[in-house]
Amino acid sequence: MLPNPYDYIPSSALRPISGAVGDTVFHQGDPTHGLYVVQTGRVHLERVGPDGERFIIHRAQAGTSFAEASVFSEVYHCDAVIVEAGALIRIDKASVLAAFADPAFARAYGRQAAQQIQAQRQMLEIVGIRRAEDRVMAGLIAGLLEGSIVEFAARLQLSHEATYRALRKLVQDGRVMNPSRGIYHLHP
Amino acid sequence: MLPNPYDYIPSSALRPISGAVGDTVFHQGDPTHGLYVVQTGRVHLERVGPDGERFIIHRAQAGTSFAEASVFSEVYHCDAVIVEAGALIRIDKASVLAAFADPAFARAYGRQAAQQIQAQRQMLEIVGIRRAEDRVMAGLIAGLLEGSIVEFAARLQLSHEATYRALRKLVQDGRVMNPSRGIYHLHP
DNA sequence: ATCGTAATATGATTTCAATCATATGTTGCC
DNA sequence: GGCAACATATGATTGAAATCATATTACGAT
Repeated sequence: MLPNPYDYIPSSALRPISGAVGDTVFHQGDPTHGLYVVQTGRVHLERVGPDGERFIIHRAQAGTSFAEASVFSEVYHCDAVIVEAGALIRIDKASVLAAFADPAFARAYGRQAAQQIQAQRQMLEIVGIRRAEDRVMAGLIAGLLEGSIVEFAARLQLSHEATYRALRKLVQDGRVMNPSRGIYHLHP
Repeated sequence: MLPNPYDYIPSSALRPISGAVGDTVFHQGDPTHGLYVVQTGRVHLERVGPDGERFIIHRAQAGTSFAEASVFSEVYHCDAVIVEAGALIRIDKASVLAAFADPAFARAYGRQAAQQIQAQRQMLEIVGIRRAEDRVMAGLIAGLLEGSIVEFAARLQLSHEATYRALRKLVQDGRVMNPSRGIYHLHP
């Protein structure tokens, strides 16, 4: 694995946070303390609409961070709600800002951010493809099929049924290989 | 406007690039020279599938940069094709890497990257909403309606017809105001 | 003024993915 | 071995958005 930028942050700046399902880690408008790393569990970032409806901005999975932009902001712009209990770590915003003076941290951060932006752009292009068959093909080219077809379908924002059908069609048309049940890949 | 990180790069590292429609700025597999800023025109980043079909990874508009991750990579991972003639500037990868030693650049880069990641995450959540009405409402809450409805619809990955219909429905249900033709906004 | 172009708007039809239903294969567990 | 849970797979039905068609309105250019 590539260097994690947060390895360059002194451990004194890391605050373990615990919470139960439904707890709000921070509220929209709260002054920012820092960003968060999800070790286990899941957290939703939500914005509240004018009629009180909650709109999910982001679903943070275990192993990912969230609220990175809060480091550069005075207040949080959304609520963070725990939807699956687990362990979070908060990283002090002052420590992150200070760490940018360390070129090693800065480059590690830059690398990670640039790659994430690239990956997200690609995902936006992929989910923008209408036809299930084309979307699945694009997903295969992008290497998104690691693990089960169900996971792959979820990444593509397609039902798994539509994904199976598209895969079958691609195999019939000779564009995809299906050497055995559940295994699909492009021709070499 | 917030500080543009590339303002911290010495102008000696900026190379103007020109090209005609259809020209390829770089090819997949080429050694990386650096990242690019689109001043005018449009560039598509494309990956070639096994059957030769070209899959668009990203559409770079005027005023945006692309291939940022190439700074941390040895080779380009896609083709960059000019789809609308204009002016590009290439920023030397060595200069960008060197600039990370400047905390002011590093923080400006970090801020911009964090905000872009946040915005892209939000877009991924929004385009993942199936019902046109809900998607349009989410787009309004996110403040995506600046400019024409046609642009708004394109951002939401919806046909403009579906967008107009959803807006009408939201107005009928009293969730959105339509003070005059072409003007839609949330209640204050 | 009027011509052309683009945005706004809405109705009619078609398409295609979601959903529902169902069956089989696979895996881990007691 | 038998059972539960889940992945794989496919058929049938439904629903919602894309597409096609058509006006109207707005706006700039000539």
